[in-house]
Amino acid sequence: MALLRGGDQPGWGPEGRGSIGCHHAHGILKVPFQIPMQLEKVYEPQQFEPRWAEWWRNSTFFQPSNQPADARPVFSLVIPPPNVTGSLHMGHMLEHSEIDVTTRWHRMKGHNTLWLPGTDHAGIATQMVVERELAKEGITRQSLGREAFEAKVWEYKELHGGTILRQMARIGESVDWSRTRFTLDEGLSRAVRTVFVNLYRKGLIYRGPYMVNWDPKLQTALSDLEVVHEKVDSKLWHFRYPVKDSEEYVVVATTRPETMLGDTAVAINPRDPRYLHLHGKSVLLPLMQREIPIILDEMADPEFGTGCVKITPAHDPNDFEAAMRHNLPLIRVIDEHARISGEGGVYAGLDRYEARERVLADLEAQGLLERAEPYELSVGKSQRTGVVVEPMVSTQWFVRTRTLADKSIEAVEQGRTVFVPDNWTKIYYDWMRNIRDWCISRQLWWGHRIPAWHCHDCHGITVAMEDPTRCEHCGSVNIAQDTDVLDTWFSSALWPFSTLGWPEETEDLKKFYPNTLLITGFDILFFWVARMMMMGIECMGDVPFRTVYIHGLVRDAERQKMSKTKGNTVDPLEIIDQYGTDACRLTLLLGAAPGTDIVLTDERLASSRAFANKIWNAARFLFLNMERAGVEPWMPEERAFYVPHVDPATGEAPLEDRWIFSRLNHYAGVLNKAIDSYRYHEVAQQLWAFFWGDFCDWYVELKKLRFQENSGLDHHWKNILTVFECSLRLLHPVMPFITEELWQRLRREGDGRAESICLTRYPEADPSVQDARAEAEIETLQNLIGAVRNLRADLGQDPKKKIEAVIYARGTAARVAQSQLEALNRLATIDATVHEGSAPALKGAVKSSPDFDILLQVPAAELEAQRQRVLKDQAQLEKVIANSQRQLSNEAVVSKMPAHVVDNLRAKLQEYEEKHQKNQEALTALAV
RNA sequence: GGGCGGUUAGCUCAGUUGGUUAGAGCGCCUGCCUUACAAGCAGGAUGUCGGGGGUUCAAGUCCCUCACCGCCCA
Repeated sequence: MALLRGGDQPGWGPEGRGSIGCHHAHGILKVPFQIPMQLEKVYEPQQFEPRWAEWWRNSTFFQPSNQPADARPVFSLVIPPPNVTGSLHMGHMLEHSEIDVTTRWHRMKGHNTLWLPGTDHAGIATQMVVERELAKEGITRQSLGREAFEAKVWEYKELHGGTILRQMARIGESVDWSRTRFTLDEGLSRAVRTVFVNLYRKGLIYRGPYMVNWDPKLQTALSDLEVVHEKVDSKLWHFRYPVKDSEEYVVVATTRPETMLGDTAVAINPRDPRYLHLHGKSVLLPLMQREIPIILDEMADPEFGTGCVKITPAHDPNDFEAAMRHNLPLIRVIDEHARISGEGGVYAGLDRYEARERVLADLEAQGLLERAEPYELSVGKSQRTGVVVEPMVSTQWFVRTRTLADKSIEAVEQGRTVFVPDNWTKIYYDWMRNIRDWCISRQLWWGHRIPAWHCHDCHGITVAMEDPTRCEHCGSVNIAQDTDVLDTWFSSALWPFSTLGWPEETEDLKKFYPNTLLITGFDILFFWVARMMMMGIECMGDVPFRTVYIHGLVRDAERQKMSKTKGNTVDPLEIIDQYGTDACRLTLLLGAAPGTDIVLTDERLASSRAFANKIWNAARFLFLNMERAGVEPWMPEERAFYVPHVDPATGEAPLEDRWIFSRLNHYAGVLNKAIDSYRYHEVAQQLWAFFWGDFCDWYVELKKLRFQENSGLDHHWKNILTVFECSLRLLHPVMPFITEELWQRLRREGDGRAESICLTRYPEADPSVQDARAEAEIETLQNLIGAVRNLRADLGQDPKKKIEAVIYARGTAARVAQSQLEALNRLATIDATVHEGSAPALKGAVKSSPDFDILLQVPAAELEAQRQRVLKDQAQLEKVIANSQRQLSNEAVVSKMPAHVVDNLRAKLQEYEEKHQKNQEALTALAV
């Protein structure tokens, strides 16, 4: 395709098919397809979004520079890595839309901007998916063996792992694809190993037998966070334990009868006089016939149950602590499969719930079950499998979190990292202050293998950066690597720096760490954000990010949380097929007020698409009229802000131009501020208000009067194209596709502009562009037109019928009515005669305000509706006038009010009174 | 049990440090296919801002209390 010079571009004749926008830039890329100037009547994003997405994907637009000499301010952010085998859901769509708005904006602000993409290996989730796949063929991972299974998972990852990244590319996310990372990459694995070895050597990672949450289905330990608590109706059973050498028995209460098989003590509170006489004695544990001591411990709450508690150290976290304090033996009566172990006497081999029934029956038979009362308890279930977790003593690896958490708290207290919205700060503190050591080992096969080797001879542990051949303690070669892998979140915790090349001292790391921002969901505040804080501070000596923005949840039309199990999930790609990416983004962002959830409905999506359609049609209108006027594609040279071109005849810019440039300037200010403070709903809403409410509804309507055949590129066209092009740039971060599509049509080879709108400058506000007078005048014009429309609607007049009108106007209104008579007549569908000054006594259809009186020539029969309206307005006015007078007449009150409030109030009162007066006159006029 | 958030128009939600007659989108009603857009245009209706109490000249906004809903933690 040949490049075209400005002068001989096709697309301007009646044939109208050109190739505007094709160009080379530094010989890198050119727009690889034809872009006609004429637009289809209906906005069909499906027709052009994939093309731009592909073009961006193959470009270098989103690659920042890591050169030290590059002095631009840096903006950096890493993606919350989605599960590698997953696909895009609405939660991602929202999160990525917010991130994309922010990164595109920073890029347009001229910042050196990095959005780093990638995926997480998601240990448990991925292993489960693959196991489920294999199960269909009747294969278990055990039958395959570890190596073969790992190979299968990699195979699966290669096959399905790219889905989510491909989807991100399709929807045009402005990520730097050249820096894509995966948590099991070689580089990231190196980082994981380095951190593990360093922390181990510092004593911040240790191994030992402690109480953990055991998932009997997955056969692995879990961290506290991976357990979700659920309230269920159950019972509190009261057992009698006979006191040895006595007729007495103690009554203990429990929610888990089957654990009594592993009881090794009964505790009473040292301050509980009811039981003190039992101290030093022992009880004979029923069913097991084991003698166990009665001990004194604060954990026995005199207020709860009977005040006596049974202690099962191997299967309850609190009992485990008590056992440590009192040196009690641990008896594991429940095994890894949640069945009663060999220590469980006759119950051995039974499932835990079966055992519960049997224990209860047997105790009852022996008269030792005193009673059972209804009780609501909270059971811990595995986040992944939903199976009730078994608290169990097990030898696992842990991160010692106390000092890491303290430093992480301090960092936020010092303001080095800020949470938005602010309420998350407290939640973060609370969690960090009550943090427990983090169980990081998992009995899985998919993940980062723990770099520790156990010696079969001396039982010492060797932890090393390079795989050892000998035990570092005794030199034995009889060593084997630990079979466990690390919790997925361990590698995720390193993501902000491992992705930048750490532990190497890379240019990326120097440039982009700490990240400027993190945008993520509250559901992983503890799993991920908190742990990144700890690891970032520990490994890098600085926080991982300066700001954390926490977004809400996407809900369905019934306000229900979207979940696969509920089956109410919505596939973003299907939504996009139907409404387009831009409309989908806009819908999500319109709902994304900080701290609130987002409700997604078809109505909202349709309304967002309507907005995109509005932009499309505004462009279509401009382009059509450009052809008529003989105007070629044009856009202003790139600046931060613009002042309107003047009419060479008068030396002044037309009123509507001065006004729209002032409005544009205002919105640029509002938008920059809103994006900078993560107020995405406001961004979307303000764009809507400006483009639809100001640009389309008024500016374009006013400009219609100015268009002339073959006018060429006059000041009117320069102004309208400047505003339109700025609008596209303002819209671009939110609606990247439609803005690129339209912008490219205005671009011409050699006009010195960037090759894509995403590389242009985001408009800014400047006080010099503000034009209060123009704004006041247009507002007056809008009031005049509104008054007429309102009046004629009340009079039931045909909107198409031109009505004769007489207008008496004063001050600004007089000036505007005279100078903008043509606009007034056209937009109000009237034929007006304008007089300056106050109106004589009128009769007929009158609408009055302090600034003007309007008389429409209609039959007297039509006036009653209008009379009713004015009467209603009067009642309202009388109320507010009385209110204002009451406040202003009280000197004590007035003296306490700030001066500007008093002035405001006085001005308002005067305005109300004038309106009231004018209404009174109108009522007289209407009473024909 | 501890904590956090919410309750504003029929629906979903905005509402900045207390200060104009409380807003938007959708929906609804009326009239228009006015040649950019019916995915549109013009006009309109609808709110004791969850209940009660308090502070203040002034409260949707601050305080107390109650009710209901949701979430997090143990």
